[in-house]
Amino acid sequence: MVKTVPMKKNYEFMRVYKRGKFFVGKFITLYVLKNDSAVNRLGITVSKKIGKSVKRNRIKRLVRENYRMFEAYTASGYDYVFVSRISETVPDFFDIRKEMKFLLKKLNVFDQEKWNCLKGC
RNA sequence: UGAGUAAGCCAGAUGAUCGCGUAUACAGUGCCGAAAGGCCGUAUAUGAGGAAAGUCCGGGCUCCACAGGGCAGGGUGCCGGGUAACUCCCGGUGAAGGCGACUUCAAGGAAAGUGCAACAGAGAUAUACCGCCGCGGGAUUUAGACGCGGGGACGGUUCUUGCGUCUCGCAGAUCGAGACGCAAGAACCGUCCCCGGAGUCCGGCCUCCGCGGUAAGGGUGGAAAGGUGAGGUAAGAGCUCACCAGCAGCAUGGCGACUUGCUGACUAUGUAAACCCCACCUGGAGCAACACCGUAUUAGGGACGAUAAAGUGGCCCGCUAGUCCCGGGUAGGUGGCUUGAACUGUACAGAAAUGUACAGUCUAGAUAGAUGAUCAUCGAAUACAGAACCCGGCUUAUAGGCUCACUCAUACA
RNA sequence: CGGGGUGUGGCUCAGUUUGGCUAGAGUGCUUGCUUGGGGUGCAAGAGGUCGCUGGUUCAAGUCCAGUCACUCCGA
Repeated sequence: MVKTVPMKKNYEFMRVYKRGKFFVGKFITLYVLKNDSAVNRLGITVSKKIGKSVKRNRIKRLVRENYRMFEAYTASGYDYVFVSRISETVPDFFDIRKEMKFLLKKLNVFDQEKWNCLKGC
């Protein structure tokens, strides 16, 4: 990932939860907070209540892969925290892709023009 | 063909594009840095499991403790072998289940001691309620025998009366005497029957009490002190016998658990996943162990310097504070970290587990934690599930498929 | 990595020590009585695979083993 570093510390997560904006989707919740640096920071949280380690890893990978796809079109200088939600069905790649795009748009950190340009060109 | 038993195996593959961890190599007057080196980039190689899981056992490794021994606590528990070790594995013994292939078993000791066994039942680790039998006694009833009283029948004897016959006395009749027969009456005796009374004796039935024998039978219970059959007995009982089961001793085969045979005593409830006894094993903690480096900041100790300045205070002492050293040591980093009781193949030893020898291979090492996404093809692509110091096991979860051996049933040849 | 606890009517808990009496209490529920009606009160009743599976035992909520879920503590 070109312009993103992982977020690791608990206090960093708490800062985003307390001060950041959030929007709730069906499978994931997105928290966003502006940081004062040039790079993005990505945090992924999957609770133990979701399932055993295979299921949790699966969701983490899907979220990370999708973020990688959308990274070029996100606004820079933000902290992103994705929190998985408990659901009956395990989401597949396209569920996450659709929902992540929706959440990024809702929180105004998605560069629609660049996306359209790429599609148009 | 169907049903089943057992032992194993696989755990999507191939290709394309994008992306991630590690290792190696290379390159850029790229970036950071005094340097070592790190970051970025490219290429190549490689990258989760049969259970990686649960954490139920056993070890390696590290640190702490430790003269030696014992107790306590914990664990194991048929026998032999295997192993670094095991609560594991292999083979066997015994028991249980299955028609069978085969499967399962915490499988030492209940005759060292203690505890517990509700309810039911006469009685629960010893008992005697009912019953059966013997002896003694009481009460009641019945029958019999003997004896007593009364009545009747029959028979006998004696006496009286009448009649007849005969004999004798008388000539004869009357008459008298005697004998015999018949009839009637009376008395006595005997036998039998009936009735009465209840005296004595004996037996039986019912009932009660006491003493003794017995444990076959009764019903209860999970369990009633061997089971079945025959003899035996007052009634019964291993009291005796046969078979079976159990115990002890001896012998036989086996390294052993144990098997088989003989002899003897004649019986000993269950529970040790109740306490316990016996034999054997056992120090504690865990890679967040442990070792090293160590920033910011700082508990504490010591030294120096100044009463000039700052804070506290009305002022002084004092405290805070200044510099240096010692020092524990946090965040963080590095090592531990993958060559190992390793894997693959072959040969040999062994019944097997397993061992030995030789050859070959290097096969994740992350640190918020790397394996993912899309597309195409294959008849389908789907289960349980993600290494975290490392091994050996156990247990649990698991879609679909494959191989080999064996058993039973049916059909055909 | 290591250690502990809990699971019993709808809810909150006893009972597990030392196995045996119909598994009990409060609250909630249902019905009836009380009241003009409701509440309160009184009486009666229903409701339990003792988390699940197996074993030991004559007998298991209780003992043993395995397993599932929840929860707590320490490094």
